[in-house]
Amino acid sequence: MLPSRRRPKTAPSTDRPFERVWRLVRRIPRGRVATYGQLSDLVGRRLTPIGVGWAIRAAPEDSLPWHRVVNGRGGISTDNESPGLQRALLEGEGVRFGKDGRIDLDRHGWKPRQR
DNA sequence: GGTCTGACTAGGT
DNA sequence: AACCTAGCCAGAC
Repeated sequence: MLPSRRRPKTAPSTDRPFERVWRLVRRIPRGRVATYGQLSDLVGRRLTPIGVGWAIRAAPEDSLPWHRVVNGRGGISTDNESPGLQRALLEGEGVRFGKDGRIDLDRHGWKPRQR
């Protein structure tokens, strides 16, 4: 790590936390889901889980499979924005929801192979 | 530059 | 199981 005094003020865009989150989200395969906390860990906690949500919302529309990101209990956190949409998109990929409206993360959770 | 804001989470009651 | 709370931190203004 460079001493902070010598680090460029603006990191290259590929290293910015938002970009890192976006790249990760694009790696989530169809029919699998990741959680905000998991993505936060994967970016080295440079964003908190709530920051991850913000990063995803800030992405250009239709640039990410944003619907594959759910909260840590397998629940949908976007129903204030677009009620029912995320669940419908996931069901369209074969993701099953329990009676409680939650996804079984053991069954559908994304387990990145590397990085 | 300080302040505010979340598509969250873990831990407590 | 259903609340409550503090903590988290990059970006917007």
